[in-house]
Amino acid sequence: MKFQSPKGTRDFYPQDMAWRQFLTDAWRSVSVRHGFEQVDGPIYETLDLYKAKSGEGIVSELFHFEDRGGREMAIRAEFTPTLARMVAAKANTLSRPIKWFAIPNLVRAERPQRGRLREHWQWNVDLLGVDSPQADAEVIGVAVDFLRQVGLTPQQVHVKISHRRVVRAILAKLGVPDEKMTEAFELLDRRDKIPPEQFTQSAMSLGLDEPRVERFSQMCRRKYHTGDIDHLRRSIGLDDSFNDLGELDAQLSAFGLTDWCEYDLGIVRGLAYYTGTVFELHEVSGVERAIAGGGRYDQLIETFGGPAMSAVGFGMGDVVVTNVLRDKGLLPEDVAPAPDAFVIALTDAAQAQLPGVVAALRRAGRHARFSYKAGRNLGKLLKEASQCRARFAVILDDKAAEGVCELKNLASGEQNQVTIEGVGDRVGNSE
RNA sequence: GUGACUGUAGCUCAAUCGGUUAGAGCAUCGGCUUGUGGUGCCGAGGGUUGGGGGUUCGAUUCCCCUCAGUCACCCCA
Repeated sequence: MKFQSPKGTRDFYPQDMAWRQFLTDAWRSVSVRHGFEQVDGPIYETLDLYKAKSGEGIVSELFHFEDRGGREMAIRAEFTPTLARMVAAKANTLSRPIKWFAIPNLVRAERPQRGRLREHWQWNVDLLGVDSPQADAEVIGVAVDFLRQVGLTPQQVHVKISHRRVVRAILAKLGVPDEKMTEAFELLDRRDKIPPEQFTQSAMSLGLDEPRVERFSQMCRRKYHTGDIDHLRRSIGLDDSFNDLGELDAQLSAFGLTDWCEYDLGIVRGLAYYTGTVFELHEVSGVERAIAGGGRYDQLIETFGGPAMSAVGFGMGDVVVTNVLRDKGLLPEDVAPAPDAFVIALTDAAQAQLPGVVAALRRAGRHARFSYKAGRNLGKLLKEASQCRARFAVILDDKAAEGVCELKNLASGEQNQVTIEGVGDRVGNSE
């Protein structure tokens, strides 16, 4: 093959495109009914914008280039910097709260692997300007509503919730000094990727003695039900100073989300900018990577030159969620638009009339198709009609000259003689 | 960017130890039964075996490079 699609990218042939459209439509409709408005930005930004959020290290992960004026630019690998820039620029005129969603395509210059390609489409949902944990719960509720809409259940997918400041407090109480805190979070994140001995050794180097290493290990592996915050409080010896976790718990209950959610203090999220709640959506067997991830980032808008503004949001990529739905047998087939009518001509005279009939159907807003084959074999033409999933076959024969045709319902097999004039209505009404 | 494994028709796979013209099913396209449905019969197209180089009388098969895929690392959109 002379040319192929670039590494880690996908071509969307009609079937693939129909699925992508179906998925993004689901994201859009869920967002809209939760009161979010769609936004978008440029597909590339100045490289500095990404450095501002993530530091120099991000550069090697980005596709970047110099424009003709010598400016360093990068194609977007995430949407949050663009969002933060947009909010900061108009912070004074935007009414609060700001509830935005976006469905950008993003690229990263990484080696592809399962659930992680170089280009993907990502649903971003962000709620800015609300300090209360009600916002955290509402945003989680958006993600859960999507899961429900595509047919997933609380038995299949969990929302794992943690809290940066709570975990930090626990670690401090265990005796991790401030300067080792980042290291401790990294260890927490890597706990399942490294052998137990190495975990223990690393934990001890944080200044923990053996019983405390054990408590650390237990803390990051144990799960707690949502809707019962006192249990978590007692279990980890948390005092009352973290009321917002209690408030979050109350809101998760109030929104009816506790079946889907659990506390998992092992959830870290790599991004340093999260300030409070962090969460990830995982398929329970753990064979796929996280379906979505997000959290609270109350300082980011300031970082981008805006006013102090609290914010909470998440991102969900198309690749993992599609994998999960395929694993579960929940990928719907035939999501491409099906024709309302397939028009068939059985005589030369009828064939001359066919374009007019098709055109009239289309003017009436119907999805109408016909055969490009020369044959007059009705069986074959009906086969073609059913193969393209048409709901009706409109059969024109020698009675067509009198304005009459046969209308066949391809699902039921029922067939009636109707006027050609009335076909558009008949085909439109019977959904 | 590092490492491991893999690459034969649109898809799923054959081809003995390195041996003649690389095969099959499905899919696609065409024809047949002269007006009622996906699974009937007949036929056709489709491949520089991912690409390039090497070893050999001879390479789908062995070696090297490269491209792509898969998985892991790094990192986590």
